[in-house]
Amino acid sequence: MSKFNQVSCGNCGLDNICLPRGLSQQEINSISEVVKAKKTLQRGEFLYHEGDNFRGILAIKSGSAKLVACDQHGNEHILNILLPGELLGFDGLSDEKHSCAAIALETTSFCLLPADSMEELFQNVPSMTRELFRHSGEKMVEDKNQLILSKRPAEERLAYFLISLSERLKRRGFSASEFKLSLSRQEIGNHLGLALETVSRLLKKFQDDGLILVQNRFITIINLQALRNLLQLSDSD
Amino acid sequence: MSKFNQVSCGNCGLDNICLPRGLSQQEINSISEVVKAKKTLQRGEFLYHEGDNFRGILAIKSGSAKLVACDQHGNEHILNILLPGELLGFDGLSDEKHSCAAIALETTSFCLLPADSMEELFQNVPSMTRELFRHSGEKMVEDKNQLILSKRPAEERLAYFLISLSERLKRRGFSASEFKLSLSRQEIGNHLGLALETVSRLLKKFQDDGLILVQNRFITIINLQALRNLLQLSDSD
DNA sequence: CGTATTATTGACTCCATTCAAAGATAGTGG
DNA sequence: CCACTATCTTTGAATGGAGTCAATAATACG
Repeated sequence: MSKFNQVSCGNCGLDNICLPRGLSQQEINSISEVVKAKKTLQRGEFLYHEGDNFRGILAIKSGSAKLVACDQHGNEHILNILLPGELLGFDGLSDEKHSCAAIALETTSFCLLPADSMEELFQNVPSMTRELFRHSGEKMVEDKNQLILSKRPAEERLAYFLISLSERLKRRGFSASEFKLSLSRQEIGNHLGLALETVSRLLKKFQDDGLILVQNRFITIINLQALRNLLQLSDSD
Repeated sequence: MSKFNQVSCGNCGLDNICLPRGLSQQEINSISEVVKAKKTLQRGEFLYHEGDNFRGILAIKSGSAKLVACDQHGNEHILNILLPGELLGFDGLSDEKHSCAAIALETTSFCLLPADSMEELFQNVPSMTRELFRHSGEKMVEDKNQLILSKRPAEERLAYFLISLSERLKRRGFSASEFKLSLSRQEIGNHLGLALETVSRLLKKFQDDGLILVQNRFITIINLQALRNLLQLSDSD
C-alpha cells in the first residue's frame, strides 16, 4: 500500500498525454522530483477507497481502472474508465476525502503527484498548475458529454462507448479496431445506465448489422463510419 | 459586453461561499486586485457563448444562470444551474474555448477572475490556487451526483432537484421552503432528462401527496422529510 | 472435470414519452 | 385597463423502449 519509487516523467512515453504535456524539459524535471511511481496492482485492487484521505493526483502509467461511486442505496456506479496517461483523484480535491473509489481493471501501475508538494509546485511551476487545470477542465467536459449521453437511447450510448474507447486507445498507440473489453456486460451496463441484457442484445444487433465483431470480450470494429452514424442520424428531442 | 469595474471581495457577503472562502485578509486583497465586476445582465443574456475564447473564471454575484451545451443534433442541454457565489467557466479551461454557453436566468451580475492574471496568482497566492482546485473538485462531485441521478426514476430526479435547490438557496440566505423557479417546466425537464409533461405531472403528484405547494413557478416545500424519503426508500438496481 | 461466473435469448411488464387538445399566464399595444 | 396574442402548463390516451424475470448456454477458473 505504500511502496513508492522515484520515476522520471521525461522518459515515460506518456509525456504527450499525461501531466507533463506541453511543459519544458526543465519543468518536467521539477515535476519528476516530486512525482512517485507506485507499485503495480492486480485486477480488483484499489488505487484508493471511498473515504480515503486525499493524498494527491494519480496518473495511470499502464493498465486501466474504473472510478466507482456508491449512492445512498448502496448501489455502485461506474463513473469513468481510466486509461494510461489519464489523471484521477480529483474527487478528493474538494474536502480532502475521496468521494469515489478507483479500482484496477487489470494489472495496472500508476504514479502519484503528492498533495503535500502541490502548493510548492503551484509557486515554482505555474505552467504545470495551468496544465493541471487543463486536465481538470477536460474531465469536466467528458463528464458533461456523459451527462448529455445519458439522455440518449441505449443504442447511441453503447455506440458512443465503443467509439470513444477506440479513439482513446488509438491515441495511446493501441489498435483502434481490435481491443479487449476489460469490463463485463454488467459493468458496461452499469456505466451506461443500461441493463446487462440490453448491452448483450445491442452488441448482438451491432454484429448482425455488420458494424462490429463480438467474440466474448474481444471487439473488432468493422464499420466505424456506420457506428458513428448511429450518433448523428437519430432524432432530436 | 466589456464594461468592467473594480470590486472588493472583502465586503461582498459571498466571501464564505465564493472563491475567497477560507483565505486570509491579505490573500483576499491580492485577489480583489485582479477580480473585476461586470455589469448586470438581463434574463436571456449570455455570460459567454459556446466557442468564445476563455477569458477567465466567473463568479455569480447575484441572480442565477444556466450552463447550456449543444449536442451534435443541435439539441440544447441544461447542464447546471448556477447560484450566487458559484464559479463557472471551467468548460473553457481545457482548450481555451468554451464548450458551453452560460445564460442569465434572471437579472444577474457576476465577477471575472481574468485568465491572464491566473498564472501570476498561482505563484503569489498558492492557497487561492488550492481553493480554485477545491471549487473545481466540487463541481466534479456535483456532476458525478447528477450522473448517478440520471439513472434513477423520474420521481427521484425531481425530488432531488427541489431538495438540492432548496438547500443551496438556504446556504445563501434565501428561504429554503419558499422559492420561485427561474426555469420553465420545459427547462426543468431538459435539465433532468424528462419530458415537460412528466415534470408537470410529478409536481402535481407531489402537491397531491402533501409534499409541496405549487403556484405557477412558486414552490412551497411542505414536507421536506417526505420529499427526502423519496430518495432513500426506493429500490436499488 | 466440475463448479461458479458471465453471457445470451425470449416473454412479459411498466415507466415515461409522445401526441393531442384544452386551459392558464404573462406580456403588449390600443 | 382591457383585449389579444404568444407562451407556458395541465391533463388524457396511446405507444414504445428498455427493464425485469427466467431459463439456457458458454466461458473461465480451480
